[in-house]
Amino acid sequence: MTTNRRSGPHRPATIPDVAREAGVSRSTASRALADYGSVSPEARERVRAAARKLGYRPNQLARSMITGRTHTLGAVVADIQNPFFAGVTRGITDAARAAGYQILLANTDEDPAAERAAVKTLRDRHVDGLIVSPASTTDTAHLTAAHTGGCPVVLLDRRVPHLDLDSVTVDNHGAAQDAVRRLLAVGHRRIALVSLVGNDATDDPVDPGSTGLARMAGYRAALREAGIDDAAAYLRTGAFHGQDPALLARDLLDSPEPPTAVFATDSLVALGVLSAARELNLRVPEDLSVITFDDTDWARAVRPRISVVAQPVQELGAQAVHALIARVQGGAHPPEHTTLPTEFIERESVAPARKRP
Amino acid sequence: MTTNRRSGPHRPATIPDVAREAGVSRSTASRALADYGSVSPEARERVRAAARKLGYRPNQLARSMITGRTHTLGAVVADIQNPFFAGVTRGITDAARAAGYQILLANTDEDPAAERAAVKTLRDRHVDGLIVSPASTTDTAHLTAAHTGGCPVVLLDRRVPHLDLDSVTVDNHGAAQDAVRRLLAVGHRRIALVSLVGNDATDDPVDPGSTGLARMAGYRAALREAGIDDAAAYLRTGAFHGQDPALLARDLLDSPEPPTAVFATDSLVALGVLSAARELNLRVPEDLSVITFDDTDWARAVRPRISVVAQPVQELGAQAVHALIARVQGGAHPPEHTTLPTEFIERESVAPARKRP
DNA sequence: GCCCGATGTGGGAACGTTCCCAACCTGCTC
DNA sequence: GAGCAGGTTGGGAACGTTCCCACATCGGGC
Repeated sequence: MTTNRRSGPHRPATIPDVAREAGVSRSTASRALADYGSVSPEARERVRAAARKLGYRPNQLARSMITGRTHTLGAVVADIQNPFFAGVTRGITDAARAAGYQILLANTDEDPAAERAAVKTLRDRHVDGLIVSPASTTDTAHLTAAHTGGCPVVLLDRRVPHLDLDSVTVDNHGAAQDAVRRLLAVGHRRIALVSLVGNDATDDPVDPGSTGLARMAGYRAALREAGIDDAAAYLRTGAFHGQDPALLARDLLDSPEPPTAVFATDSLVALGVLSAARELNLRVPEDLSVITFDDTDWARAVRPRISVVAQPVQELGAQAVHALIARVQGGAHPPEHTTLPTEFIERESVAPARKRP
Repeated sequence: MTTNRRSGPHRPATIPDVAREAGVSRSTASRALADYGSVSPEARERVRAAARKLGYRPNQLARSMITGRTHTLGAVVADIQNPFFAGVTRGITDAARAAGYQILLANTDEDPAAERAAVKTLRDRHVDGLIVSPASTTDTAHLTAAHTGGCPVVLLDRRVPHLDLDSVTVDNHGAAQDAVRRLLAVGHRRIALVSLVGNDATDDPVDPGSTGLARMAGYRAALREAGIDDAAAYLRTGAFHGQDPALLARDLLDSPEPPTAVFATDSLVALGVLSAARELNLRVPEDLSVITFDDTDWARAVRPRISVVAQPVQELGAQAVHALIARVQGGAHPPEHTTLPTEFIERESVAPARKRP
């Protein structure tokens, strides 16, 4: 087995090979295959036949060296194992493939240092653009550097203030407000919001990130509308990273004046709430109404089925891809901020509030 | 005034630039940076200083053209949204990054045609190797073609008979046998296995694939050991694709002589079983014991918490990466078949069998 | 008859790197 | 003092493609 691929029996055919076979020059063969410039019909046909015969596959590396385009996008997400990002990643790969792009995947685990490293490596690989769900709202110099350095960046799920990059997010404020309004509409007054900390692991342990902030703001807005001013009374965010949401929820539900309804900002938190409720022998929805963000598999299989704010996860990824490709191919238009609507899916986890015994 | 015609404001520095700055030739600069051949200490230091000053980043594309290595691996998985593959993908990216490789991700949705297309595209991108969870046990010509064509392939999670490729799988037979033994040990005799169809969307709608087959075999083996010969009585596999596991389970649990225990081959099936049980007012574990494959987030949050056969999902991905890199860098050793152990996690969803009223 | 544009064609350069090889110094031995 | 080994250096080629440009041919309009 020779390691030299020049003399190998199955050396992949190149343009010179095809040109020789077709009896034309490299230039003509290249034009015929890439379908540009002007080539006579006969020459084009001969080249195509030769390429077919030799099983010619263009070398994308060489092509990329000339054109400066790799048709590859980098996706830098926080955690693929999180169902939300799994769905987003699915949307990204599907949309990219449909548009003729491939995806280089990187996981940051919410670590800004890992994110910087990933962005660096992906840029070294000459990706045409980057989709990033930024781990930090402050440590973003590498993102602007990439963007101004010719590698467009689209922000996914999370917005960074004062950063002039395209972004694709969900209407977190509106979705939270709507969900809390529904709880208010059936008579709840003591409504809790339970959340883990946000998307920032290092800078500030309690920084809720743009997503968490927007959801809290929507929650507060709905309460204010209803004349409830003390919005902080039932607001619980994980004080430190890795905190067990079940403990957080237990603490809340076991208080002297417990909430009659809980709004969970993600599915993991919701599991904690349900777990705590069972432990305290609280029935859902009779004793406790529950709404959560994210329509996971178990939310529609558990009894009672959980009412949720469904995010268009795949669409989120797809829109990010489209925005990025537009930026890659096209021009310098002002940054666009796309906000996708959420959908409230009503199930059986919400009941009218009732007097406590 | 630069001599280069493309004097953009931020043209990335190249080796000639560094060499000029350091007052040496391209060759010396290249040797100093790549740390091979022989370079005088002074020259090496001058080159390094120049590279630092100019912010030199080697062009991986050009490097790959020469070396024939891209330090990129292709991962072709069935469905990233499936928690199992999400975990596997996580393991793959982590292990790859640690070894200095990047991951090009492709989703097949269990479609052999999509898998063929993905393999073709990734090979065109000159990945150094491929990790594939094959959608079909018969349509595998593209995999052997890739392997013999110099692009090593490692099979993930699923084995293909008579295919001499490295594989990394889980001990499905042993895991299933162990789980069923545990049910037998506490007195159950009417034990059901509920499964969706396997990993093949086109060839044969009821082909359970290697994974499913092994699990069924383990189930049968355990029953035989216990002297139960009619192993088919409580074996339920989804007859066609997309079948609702809850319906399948309902059908089973509502029969005249229903099982007292159910073994679900994946977490989605388990949700269906739990859903059906609630619908029929069967309590878990008093009326029905449940064990499932895959330790998902909800399995440890739901009440009762579900006993599971946990697969080492991340380890599975990591091992595949290591096997592939060994194949890429090293030599032609005979194909290795790695089988990883599973772990039974005992929770509260299994109770001793009792007489039916 | 001559210019001109349109059309087809081929040669050369370029992209940025690695690798091979010849040439050059040293300093040492015989 | 010639030869030789070992370290150091630079020039050239190569990887496979695209792109620029020069050239050749041909018909038509003046």
